[in-house]
Amino acid sequence: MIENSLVVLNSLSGKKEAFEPHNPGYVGMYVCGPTVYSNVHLGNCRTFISFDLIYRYLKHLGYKVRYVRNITDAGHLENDEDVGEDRIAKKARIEKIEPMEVVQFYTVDFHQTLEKFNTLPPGIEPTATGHIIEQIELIKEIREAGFAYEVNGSVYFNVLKYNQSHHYGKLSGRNIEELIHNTRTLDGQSDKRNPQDFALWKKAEPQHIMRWPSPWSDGFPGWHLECTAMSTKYLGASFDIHGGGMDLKFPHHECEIAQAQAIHNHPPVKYWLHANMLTLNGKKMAKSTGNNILPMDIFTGNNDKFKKPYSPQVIRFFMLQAHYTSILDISEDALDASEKGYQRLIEALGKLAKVSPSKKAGDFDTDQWLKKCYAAMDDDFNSPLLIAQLFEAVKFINLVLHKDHPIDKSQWETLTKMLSVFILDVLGIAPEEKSGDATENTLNRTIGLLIELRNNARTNKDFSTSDRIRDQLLEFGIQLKDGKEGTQFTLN
RNA sequence: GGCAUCGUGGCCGAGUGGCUAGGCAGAGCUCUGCAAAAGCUUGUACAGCGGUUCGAAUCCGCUCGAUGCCUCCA
Repeated sequence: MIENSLVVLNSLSGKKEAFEPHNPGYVGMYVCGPTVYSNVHLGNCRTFISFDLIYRYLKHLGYKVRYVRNITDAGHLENDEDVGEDRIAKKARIEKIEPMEVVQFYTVDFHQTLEKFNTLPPGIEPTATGHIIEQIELIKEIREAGFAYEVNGSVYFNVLKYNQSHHYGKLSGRNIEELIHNTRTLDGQSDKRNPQDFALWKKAEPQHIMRWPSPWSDGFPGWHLECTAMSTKYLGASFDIHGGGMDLKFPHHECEIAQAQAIHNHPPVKYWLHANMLTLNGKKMAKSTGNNILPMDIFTGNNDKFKKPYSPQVIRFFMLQAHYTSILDISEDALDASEKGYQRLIEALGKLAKVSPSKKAGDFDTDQWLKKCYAAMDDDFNSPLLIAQLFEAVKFINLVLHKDHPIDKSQWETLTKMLSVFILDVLGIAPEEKSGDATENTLNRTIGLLIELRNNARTNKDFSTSDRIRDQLLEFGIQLKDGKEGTQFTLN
């Protein structure tokens, strides 16, 4: 049994609730993963970084966490359930490649990007196409329960019927009358009995490549179904945490609840957690308006939004400086501030190692500090509050180092251990690894400066200085070569 | 238009009835050959208008604005 006072904001109730998993010591967590039809975008990354923080903290508390995050590689339609094209199939058509090539390409991109952000991989990362059989079985069960109907080889979930015995909309705070009132009429002829109904299985049009056999038709599963199929398979009919972006609340998560409830007659999830949106320069990110940026383009600086590149660690730190349930706006000023703060924090880690403890205790209550750190994270994973606490420790370390404030062994040991635990393990912020390019660039500029100083010395006939620069550099393995084009150097 | 969430000082961002959040930027000082780093001091903010209360950034109402969903998006 794990002792803690963790509370989480449950979207289902809109309130903070004490976190008590079904099985003491064990947590089942499902997070909606990406649809791999294009490069993962930055807002998407924020969601996964948020749940990475949650995953890391639960593990830190000692829970054995089974973390499942899916890859949507089929069934996610572009527009309305009935008339839209499958996103992956569309991309494949445009690029003139196989759908599974699209899937493979963007799955790799997704993994590479998240790895740069230092997110831990989930324990299980299932794909929709790998669970067609499970989804077909699920549809059968929903039909047997009487909540689905078949029309022309497609199967739809009967929302109106479901709503007679359950509340469709309880997660997103809607009611069916509102939904009916606000649903726009479909232009195309639909097989649905009601516009609110959603597809469980869609019959494939002749040109549709992504298709599987089923009792109803050659076709493909509905988007909402895959999450129910995979979460049920790996976490059971009743699990602890379901996460995703705020925008998935409706209809996606609402439909998941309906599907599972229809079969099992109990809610599938105890705690629904939703990560909030990321905006860019105060506006929502959208490819259509150009107010959009790819993670890789931030890392390289190859973009028209920011003047300079920012590292994945700085972006991660920036995101963790806001609470995951708040809207966060990314801008150059904000990133510059985070970059400096990040450096101050990381440098403190290294500084502490150089400090030697004295017998006298310094004016810093480590026990109290530790309590505040845990209190911050226990309050719905309040990483900005934790970071504020970490800076209190940074301030103390700087006082010890520069102002000769005392620090005793116990303080030193607690800070050394726990700072590293919170920064590296819980927040998942890694010290910057300098890329080869950056190192080389720095070296070039440094030697360039020495060459300039040497040439100045030669002009002033200060040959003892110029020779010293040349000979010392040679000793370090750097040979200067004077030529018509100026001075070049080689590294031996 | 409907529903939801939110609106905090120059920028970012915690805080939910009375008590310093924190980071970045700015100003002054200490240290320093100069600078950097570090430390100290400094800002008295809570969209607007009403209301509840002894007391509100924090609760209630309205207005305005932002974002999300309702129609593809985490």
